[in-house]
Amino acid sequence: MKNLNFYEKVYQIVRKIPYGKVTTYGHIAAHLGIKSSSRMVGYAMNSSHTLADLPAHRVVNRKGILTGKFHFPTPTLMEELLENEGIRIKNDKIINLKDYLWIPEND
DNA sequence: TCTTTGACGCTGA
DNA sequence: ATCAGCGCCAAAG
Repeated sequence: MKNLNFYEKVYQIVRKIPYGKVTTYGHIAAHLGIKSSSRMVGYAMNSSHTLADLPAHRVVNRKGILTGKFHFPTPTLMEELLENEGIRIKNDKIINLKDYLWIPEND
């Protein structure tokens, strides 16, 4: 977990997000030791569109807003996927984010 | 090689 | 509580 590229690190963590849970760019960034550069996490996600097994819909910003919804095939797909996992969405925002929030951990 | 661009987050007003 | 501004650093043009 060290020789991996920046992108790969991000992807690896995103893949670890359990079903029905979400995490934030900030938490991922913090886990990577680049807390100040949470933007890089999102930027890396942009290149992740090629990875079909990457649950990008489980990654939201600090406020729990679905900022990346417009990057999906359809703007509504993201919230649909989240709702499908039992997560309630209101105005492109996750209700009770803290309740669904999942924080990356070291295995 | 230099410049622009972001799926963000924090601080100060 | 809300709003504007700054920082952060990799990738694409």
